Amino acid sequence: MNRLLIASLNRFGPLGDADRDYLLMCSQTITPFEAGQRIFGAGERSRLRLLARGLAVKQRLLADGGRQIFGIAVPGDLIDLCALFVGADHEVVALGACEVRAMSAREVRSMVRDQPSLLAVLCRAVLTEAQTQRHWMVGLGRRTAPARTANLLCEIYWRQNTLQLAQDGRCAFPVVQSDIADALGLSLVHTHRVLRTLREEGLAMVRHGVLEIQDWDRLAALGAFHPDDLRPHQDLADRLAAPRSTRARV
Amino acid sequence: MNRLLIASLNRFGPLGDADRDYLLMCSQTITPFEAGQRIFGAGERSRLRLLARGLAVKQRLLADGGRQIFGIAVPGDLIDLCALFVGADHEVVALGACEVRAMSAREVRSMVRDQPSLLAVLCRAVLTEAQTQRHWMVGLGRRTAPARTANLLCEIYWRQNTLQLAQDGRCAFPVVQSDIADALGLSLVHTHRVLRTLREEGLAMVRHGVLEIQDWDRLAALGAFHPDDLRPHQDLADRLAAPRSTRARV
DNA sequence: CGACGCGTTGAACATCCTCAAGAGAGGTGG
DNA sequence: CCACCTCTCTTGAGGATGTTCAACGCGTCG
Repeated sequence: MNRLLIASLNRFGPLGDADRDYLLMCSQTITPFEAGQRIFGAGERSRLRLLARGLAVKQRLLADGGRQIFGIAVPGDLIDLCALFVGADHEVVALGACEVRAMSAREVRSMVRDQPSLLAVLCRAVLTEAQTQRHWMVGLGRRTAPARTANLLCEIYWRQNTLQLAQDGRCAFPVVQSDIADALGLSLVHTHRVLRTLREEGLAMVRHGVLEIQDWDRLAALGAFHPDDLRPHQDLADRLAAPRSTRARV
Repeated sequence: MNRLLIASLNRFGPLGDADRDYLLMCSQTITPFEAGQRIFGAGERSRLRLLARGLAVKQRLLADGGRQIFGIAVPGDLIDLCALFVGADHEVVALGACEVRAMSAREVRSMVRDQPSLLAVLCRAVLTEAQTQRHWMVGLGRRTAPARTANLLCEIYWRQNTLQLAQDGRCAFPVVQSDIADALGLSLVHTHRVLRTLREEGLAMVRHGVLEIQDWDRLAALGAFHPDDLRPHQDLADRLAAPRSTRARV
């Protein structure tokens, strides 16, 4: 069942029939991971791993014992694009229980070499990842802790809501507070205090691995959240053809 | 003279003769820019702009009047890769006097569509850019102001030194202090104080658009600078075939 | 039971920001 | 030539923001 991969790639630009046929012929292994397990490590080569279920973090461990999280993957995300041509420069770890589908490294190499239109789609996916990273850089560099936190919660909710993975203002977010801290560049204690404030103010809460949005409008305003910042890298024509609402239903 | 473009792309993986021939047939316009001029703005399409001379910043202006700088381009860098398939999400501004060489947007589209091996090289370039951004994210999220500053100065010097653009511990760095502040996510005043400290400690100084490194070892230690973090995205085989020293000569 | 992970809180402190103001260099116009 | 800008660098003072250290409660698990 490579249909999920096809649907995922299709977000970055419509695939042709030949591309779909090619993808359907590729192998697909399905691997489950438990919370905290490493899905792949630095240095590994791409197998076009697709997160089919669950959430995962892209992160790097630092020499001083610290950690920086570069992004959070939701179902449908390709998580090892950074390893397309060379070994990955960071690792990906499962947040909750995950399912990852992957092809073989050999097949990826063949695809990249022989299927230009698929290579172009992968290139768009990489560009999208780079764009999302720039979005995070703005948060790390230029926003206060409450704004950063609110923005992250909005991003998590928004992306899962797009995939019909949110209901009644709730979605999965199986993290501990130190995960949020390492994503936002904050200390654990301060992250806790910011989260408590958001909870007390009735904006949102994270508990038992569930994110619950209580006041989307105020949360999005606090975090200066604009969903356009993380839309896939599509042609302008595609965007105009498929307009979307700018506000999540909570 | 597309040789500079050929040399630039060649860093990401050896080009074949056909690729070189193709690039030599592409048009090449040469445009000078003065300090502060915008080289291209958000929304523009890629023309495979190559910074041939001078330095430039990739940046985004924020709604609150702030600014975040995502990276600094040195000669040989492709500066509009983010606009390969869709409009750019940020702008690039000349720091000092610059020279930019570019082909036409039409030619870029043709190249991306019809020259798979060149597309692969561009994809590697995009991956390199994403990797550098992650490196900056670590700085923004997990390093103190002095470490961030020292790391930036090391990066600027190292990259120009690689290109033989540094001499006697000096290289061009035509910025004002607020540029450094917006790159590091610091306030102008605090940036000034950090720079003063680095100067007083005899590590490095920035004056009149020139960066002067006085004690590379201590500066690199303070900034936890590792040149591997910003090496182009090459195959492991290439790396092993061309080992390099890990320390700049100052 | 004890160990461990996680959330929680308080207190003291370091870092960094904002505001305000002045110095110096360079440009422009009278 | 001087007055008057503007831009940048510079410094001080006060305060907001975020960190570190230390501790405790709670639930889970061996």
